[in-house]
Amino acid sequence: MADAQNACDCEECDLKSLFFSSVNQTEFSRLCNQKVEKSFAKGEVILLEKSRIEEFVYLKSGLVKLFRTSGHGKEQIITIAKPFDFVSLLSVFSNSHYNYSVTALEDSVTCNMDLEEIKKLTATNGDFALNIIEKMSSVSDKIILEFLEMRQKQLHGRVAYFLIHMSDQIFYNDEFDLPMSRKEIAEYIGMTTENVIRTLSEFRKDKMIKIFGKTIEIIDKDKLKTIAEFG
Amino acid sequence: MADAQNACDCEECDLKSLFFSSVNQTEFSRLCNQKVEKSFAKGEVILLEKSRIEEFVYLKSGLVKLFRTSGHGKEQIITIAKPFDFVSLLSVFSNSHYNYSVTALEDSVTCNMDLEEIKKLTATNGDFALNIIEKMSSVSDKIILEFLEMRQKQLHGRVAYFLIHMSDQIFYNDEFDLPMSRKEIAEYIGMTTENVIRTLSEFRKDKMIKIFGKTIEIIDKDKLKTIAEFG
DNA sequence: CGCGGCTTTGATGTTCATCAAGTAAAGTGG
DNA sequence: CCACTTTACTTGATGAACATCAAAGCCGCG
Repeated sequence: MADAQNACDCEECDLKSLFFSSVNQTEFSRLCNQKVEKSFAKGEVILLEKSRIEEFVYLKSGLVKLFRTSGHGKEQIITIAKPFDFVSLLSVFSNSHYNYSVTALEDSVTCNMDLEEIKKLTATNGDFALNIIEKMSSVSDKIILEFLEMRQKQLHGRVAYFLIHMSDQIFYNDEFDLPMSRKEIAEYIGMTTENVIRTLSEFRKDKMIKIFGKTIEIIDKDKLKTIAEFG
Repeated sequence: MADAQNACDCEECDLKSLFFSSVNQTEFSRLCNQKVEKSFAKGEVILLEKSRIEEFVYLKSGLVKLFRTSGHGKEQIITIAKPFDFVSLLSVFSNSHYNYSVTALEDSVTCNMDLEEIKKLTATNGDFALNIIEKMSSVSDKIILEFLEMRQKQLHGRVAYFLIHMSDQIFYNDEFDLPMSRKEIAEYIGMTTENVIRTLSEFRKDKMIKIFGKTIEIIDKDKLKTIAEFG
């Protein structure tokens, strides 16, 4: 992990229009000067479960997984987040310690701001607060909806749903490199590694996808979508 | 459903200290005068999925279930909420229409306020906004955690977890009347009705609980807790 | 180049949904 | 208030879906 303390280049950051449209120049400059950007290599831990929440962390580039370790030592992936999908949202305002860990699935860059500053800003700038609320609400909603969707599907449907999600929501491409192991896919969809592998192989045999190691190419998307919906 | 338009009795409402501690008297009076309290009998619909969000709804008394109807017509219960567990939280600020329905599991009373008013208040009063954020964050967190807990358990563990939850979080008593049918329990824990019934019967045979229709008495709570944790 | 983790496939048993059939309870109309 | 209908509840039998166990090949890394 390398610190990359920039001069105030926040003007061009997408974060500005997304979040700080309602923040005046004075406030904005202050945040901009005290923020720290951090780089993480694939696999590195960005936030650690049970550690103290002191920063407001935002994903600028890369891809991360949000997960927790259950009481019996098994990891459960909660969601995969891409830039501007608000990383440190969930517990930030209601807990003193993280309920979840975040690690980088691809090389990633975060923008870290002091949480107290953000809270102060929230308290003094209502429009900004409303911005945060809307974003939080939308992110939680998406996660809960995904859980519900997954819960009603069985193995094949879940794997298909996962592949469609990767293709349509993350990579915007029918061919992509899986950013995670088969085991992690299993932890994400709530099944076992072996059955994820088996299902992928079946999809390959049925000529819906091609597999080259971690590279997946979706050939028959319609069929896959049908399985994702009804499986 | 009967409207019970009160004079401004909000001063004694628990909601005030919980939510409106940061709101000044002028603002508070205005809200108080325009709010509407509504009563719902057990089984009545409080909020309907896909309908337009126009009010900020808060549960004052009673018990409700939050659920959605999946694409294939099956109901999935998201959570059971009791007073001050913020009913209309989830989609309120990020969507124009409800993603979920809410119905009364017991006779309930809600306090309904105009959503635009609340949004305005949020924008002009940062402390109030921070209050809302914290509450939302905590509610979402709880729901997500429960999903994760459930997902890693199998049938027996889920039923036990459900019973412990009812006893410890909702009724604060080892004997209670189930506020829902076996079918609804199944929709809540993501299993079939038949298997919920079978499991309850087994718990009865193993002398962990007594069952009289909808009345449940937990006899061996330790054993039940062990199953809830490890099942 | 050898070790550990990731991947794959097969065999086996457990868990669970589904189907079926019957009883009890609760609501409905005469 | 009683016959009737519907809905909720219950138990058993069966097969499908899935986890687990086992074994072997692969790959990356020290």
